[in-house]
Amino acid sequence: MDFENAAELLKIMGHPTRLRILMHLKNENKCVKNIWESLSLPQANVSQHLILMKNKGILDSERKGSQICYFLNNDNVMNILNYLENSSNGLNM
Amino acid sequence: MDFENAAELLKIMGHPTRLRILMHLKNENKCVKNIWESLSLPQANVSQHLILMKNKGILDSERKGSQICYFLNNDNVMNILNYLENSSNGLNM
DNA sequence: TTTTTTTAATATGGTATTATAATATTCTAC
DNA sequence: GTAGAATATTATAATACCATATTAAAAAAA
Repeated sequence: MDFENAAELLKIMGHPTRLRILMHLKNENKCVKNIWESLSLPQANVSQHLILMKNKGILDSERKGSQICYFLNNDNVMNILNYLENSSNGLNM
Repeated sequence: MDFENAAELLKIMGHPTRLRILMHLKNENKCVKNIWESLSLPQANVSQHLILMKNKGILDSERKGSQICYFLNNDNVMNILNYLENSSNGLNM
């Protein structure tokens, strides 16, 4: 059992902005602009979080012309997100 | 959907020591001494984490003579711990 | 009952990490 | 080259973490 890894993953998810981004990415790829516009967040701040999560192996990205699209790349994160969404009170924990 | 609360909860779980403590408490009440001895951690450090989690409503405690026993008091945390334990690779995320 | 021992909580301070905002740089398409 | 978009860098502030020492509370022993 690797507590270090599991904890790191939970910690990354444990930030309101990152959690919102992850939920936004849960079901489909999104480009950076779409993310910060949808969530009404500063572009630079969103980029910082995206890069952090990419470096940690939770997200991956691909270029689509001038834009860069991110997508979820970790099953454990996906499963926990699904749990949060479906938990009895729907993320109202 | 309350991202703030969910993120706070994940953040609390997202610390190696706290995650170890939570796993240790998952199935049964444990007193403080048992926790720090079992996990080979300094008493004060364990107390700090226990109180933090109690203040956040994840744990509760009761006195048993000279000892104080803590127990899990949050279903969402319990469910996530169970997921971590049972995930395909058993916490090896 | 007073003293001693055991157990847990707290207070403090130093270090490290993280968050945020602002700015600058790189990259792509036109 | 210029415009638009994404990323990187920097500086500052805020938090988190842990170790040490101290205090508090209860139990056991004298």
